[in-house]
Amino acid sequence: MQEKIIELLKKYANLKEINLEIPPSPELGDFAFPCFQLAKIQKKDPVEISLALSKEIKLIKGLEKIQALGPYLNFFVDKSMNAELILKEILTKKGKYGSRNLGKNKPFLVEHTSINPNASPHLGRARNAILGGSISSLLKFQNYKVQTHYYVNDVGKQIALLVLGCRKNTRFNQLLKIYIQMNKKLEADKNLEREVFGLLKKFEDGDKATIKRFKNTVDICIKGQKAILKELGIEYDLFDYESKYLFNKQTNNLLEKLKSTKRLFEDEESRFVLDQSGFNLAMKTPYLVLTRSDKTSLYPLRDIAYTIEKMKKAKNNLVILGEDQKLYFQQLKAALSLLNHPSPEVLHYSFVLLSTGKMSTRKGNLVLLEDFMKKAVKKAEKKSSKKIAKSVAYAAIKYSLLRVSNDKNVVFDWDQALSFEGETGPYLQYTYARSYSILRKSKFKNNKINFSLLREPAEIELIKKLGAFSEIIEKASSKYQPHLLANYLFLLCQNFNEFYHKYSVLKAEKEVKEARLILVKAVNQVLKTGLKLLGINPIEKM
RNA sequence: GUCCUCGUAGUUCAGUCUGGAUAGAACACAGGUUUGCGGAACCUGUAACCGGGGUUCAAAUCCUCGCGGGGACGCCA
Repeated sequence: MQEKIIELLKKYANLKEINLEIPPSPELGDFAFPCFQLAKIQKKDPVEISLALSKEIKLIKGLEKIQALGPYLNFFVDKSMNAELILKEILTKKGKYGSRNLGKNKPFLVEHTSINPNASPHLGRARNAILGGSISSLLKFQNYKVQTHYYVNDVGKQIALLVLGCRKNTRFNQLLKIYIQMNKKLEADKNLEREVFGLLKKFEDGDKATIKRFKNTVDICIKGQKAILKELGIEYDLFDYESKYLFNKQTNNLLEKLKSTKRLFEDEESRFVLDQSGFNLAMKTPYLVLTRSDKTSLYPLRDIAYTIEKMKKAKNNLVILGEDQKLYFQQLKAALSLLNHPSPEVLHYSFVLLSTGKMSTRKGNLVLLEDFMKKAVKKAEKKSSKKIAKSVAYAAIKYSLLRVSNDKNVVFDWDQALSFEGETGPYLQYTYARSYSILRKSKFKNNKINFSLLREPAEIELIKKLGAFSEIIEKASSKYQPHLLANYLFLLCQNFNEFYHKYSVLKAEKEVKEARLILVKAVNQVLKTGLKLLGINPIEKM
């Protein structure tokens, strides 16, 4: 209908671009056209223009009324036709309703999470994984062939340090403590630093025993991280190991290629450095250091090699990184462009802050994802069965991180995060369960539905909301912003609960009951699809 | 110091990209919903655009200067 109105306006108003708005309240109609632009062009009062247009434009099928109100031209659509169109579409497309097939089966590579293999993930990292999980689902829903990658940083000083602190039988839950201890020691003891680099050099030179030690530690860590994230329903198609690019000599090849850009030079301390001036990088000197003095590689060099390979796998390529990587990513991009390679798209997210201040591993001021999960499950178990408790708890966790726009800090507060009331994941699940419960108690027959019986304001609002689903999904998936979907679903639930309290479905008069059942079914379907896209389990009883 | 980013009720967030009609919620607070399809719900109320300047018929939204939070700025990754 929206498209039809735009066509109509283009004809009458003689404009190429029509900016159709949705009025602030339903009494003002379903769509509105502000006449200010026209007023400027025609040099007339916008109020007059809107009045003139309201008389001039002839109604088309599906359009009930056109009304001028001040400088706005308001369009009222035929409610029952609208209801029929939207509800029928939902019930025929079912789980596919909302997808606009943006992907057309093209490949899409999403790299996310990529936590350093040094300890159990804290909430900041969880934000990456949860965002990544939802975005991947959204892209799949749009028919992209999505492949998720996890980049394992199994090379470098921090890993070497951890390896030194680990034994063969070290367990995953000891890693954090070890990591913190080793970092403290490092500050005090200069000899340890030498030892760390010595170990790293042995690793890079391919010493078999050392490689085995590294692998042992990294495996413990990745296994642990994987398990936690899997528990949350987040899984990966591929784990890419950074060390691969070291051992297959790609870093060496890369250095050779970079030499041809004439921007690679050896500095006074005999490190290889890439001159990136001209890329408008906000740093004192726009250099990217690629190796240490002993010519062992640094992270950026390996990352360039990895990214080049990654880009070959799919044209559509996204990486999710913390905001601390903003400048670094620009540097990576610059390096790639010097080599005439494309770069992935990037989504940066801001960090999770604690109400007591910043998260700091060393100060112990941090919340581990697994602790959060345990506490949430414990709380949920008080109200529901064990099986459901997990779903509810994880819904709360995911929603609390997904509801906030990615460029804002999430402020974490235990009370708020463990709340299952109000704007929370469990509220969404509860609403879904409620709608399901109505459907369970009724039988569907293939009767002819009289859609004009859905005429209460709450019903009309609900239908309108359902009709907006595809647009929300398109925005959320193309801008990589699941919070749009999260907020939408909450509003949809509010609408539904309002309807639920005001009107009875099962006890309504036969024809009304049938029409309302269709509405409930449609809400149930959209909620189910939407919740899954957020990575939240729709549960039928709770 | 330089650059990026955010600033909306007591608190936590939508809305900012693409400027339009009375800025929308949640939590907290105060009050209410007895025989109804699930009260993890619903209804009513109090309460907000960080400050100055600018652009515009119109600014929470765009520009600019402050102030405040977060992030970054050469052998960490």
